[in-house]
Order: sequence, then C-alpha cells, then structure tokens
Amino acid sequence: MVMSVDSDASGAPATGTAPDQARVLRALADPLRMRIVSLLSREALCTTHLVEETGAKQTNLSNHLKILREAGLVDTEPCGRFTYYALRPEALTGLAADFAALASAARLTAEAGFKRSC
Amino acid sequence: MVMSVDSDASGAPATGTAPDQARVLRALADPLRMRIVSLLSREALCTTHLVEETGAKQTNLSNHLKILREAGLVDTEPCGRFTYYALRPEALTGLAADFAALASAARLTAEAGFKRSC
DNA sequence: GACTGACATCACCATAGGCTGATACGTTAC
DNA sequence: GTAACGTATCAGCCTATGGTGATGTCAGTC
Repeated sequence: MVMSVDSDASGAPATGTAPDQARVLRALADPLRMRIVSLLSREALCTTHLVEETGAKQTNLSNHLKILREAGLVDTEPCGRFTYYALRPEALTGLAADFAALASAARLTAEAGFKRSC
Repeated sequence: MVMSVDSDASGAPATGTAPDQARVLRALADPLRMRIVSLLSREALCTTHLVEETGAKQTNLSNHLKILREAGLVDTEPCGRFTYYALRPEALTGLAADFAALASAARLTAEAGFKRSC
C-alpha cells in the first residue's frame, strides 16, 4: 500500500485523506512552524510561551498557529484568556506511516531494479 | 529522541541533518512533486515518462526534478540521451523515523497532560 | 463600567516559488 | 556534418506566502 497522494495504487486509502496531506506537508515545511511543532511535542503551550521560546512576534505566531490548526496538526483549548495549543499525534502518525510505506516501496524498486524502458 | 529540527532535545542526531529537513519537506509539500515521488516509488522513470504520466510540461518537470534532486530525494542516472530518475529510500526512511518519534512524543505529552502553566 | 492582557484579524509590503516560452547543450540517428 | 530528440537552463510573469503594524475582540481585574 502506498501514499494517499495519488488516485491509482493498490487499494486502501492510507491514513489521511488525500487533499489533507499536501496541506499538512506545507504546514510542516516552514522552519518556524516545525519549531513550534517540536516544542508542542513536549508540552502544551499558549501563544505567550511560544513568543518567549521562538522570539517571533505575536501576530506572526498567530498566523503560523492558524496554519497549523487548519492543517489539523494542533488542537486549541481555551483556558481563561489563554489558549493552549497541543500537538495532535494522529496527524504525525499518519504522515510517518505514509512515508514509511513510500520508503519501503522505493527500497523494493531500487533493489529489484524496476525501470520503465524508454 | 526527538526531531533533528531543533538544537535542544535529548541527544542523538536523528536521521537527517537539520538544515536538510526543511528543504526535504518543502520539496515534498508540492502536489506535483509528491506525485512524482509516488510514481518513482514504483519504478525508475525518465522525464519523458513523467511528462506522459503527469501531463506537465517538460520545462516545468525539469524544474521540479531539480528541486527533488537538490533535496536529496531522487538520484539521476544518465542512460544515453535519457536521464533516469530514481527515488532514494534513505531520505524517506529518515523522515518517517522523525515523524514517528515526534508522534510518540506528542502522544506521551497528550496522555500525561504535560502543560506549561501560564 | 473602565482598564489591562491574551489572542485573532486585517491591510500592506516584500519575497519566494511555480509556470511558461525561448534557448542552449549533449546524445543518437541519418 | 546535419538533423532530431531528450533534457537543462534562463528570463519573465504571476500568485502564494511570510513578516509587520494597526486594530478588534473577549476574558479577567480593579
């Protein structure tokens, strides 16, 4: 079984729905957002903490957090006037599984020397 | 052990070197490039094949292939006047491992309810 | 009820990045 | 050698996206 990216391939839809994956990857492809994700993997934080940790401006962080939220990578939990952000493990496990499947397919292809002739 | 993304964290450098990862993720964050990667996971192809499969223009594909190459995701093997592109499994296994580590860290954080107080 | 703090949204600018046509380069075929 | 083909590179356009300051909104605090 392969990535959920393309329409062909062998059967069962992988972990995430197809259109999601591009969005998730684009969300993770930014260094600051990746930093945020890494920080959130250890503890839930609110924007104030992230401002301290990253040195980025509040507005900027708010934008990035919105992107992470819309990609389904983080959950928000309002707590008084604070908003806690927590990483959603499912989003990452799906990606990890997809990449692992791709990697094993690629290894098989490389070892068997599958090559379309011109 | 956590992502190779940030400088802190617990010890061993993960699979890929840090600056690489952003580039790899950016390379994968494009739908067409992801499609290419998916196609290459099953068999090595040259640009002509990819033009047929994706319907994209040759120039466009050449650009995307360059990005994938510079990200270390694909290898090129000249074959006469053709150039075969093959997916490099290592790049994917590294990513898969990193995401799996992140996911398990996130799951632990979620279950234990780690949360920095404001 | 007025104020402060946490956070989101908006409008704007600057840059990056994707797509394209034109073109250059190397290889095979004649 | 010349022509045809596969591929890479270049310059230009256009859209997407990240960063910023100003502003709005809501929840506590006095």
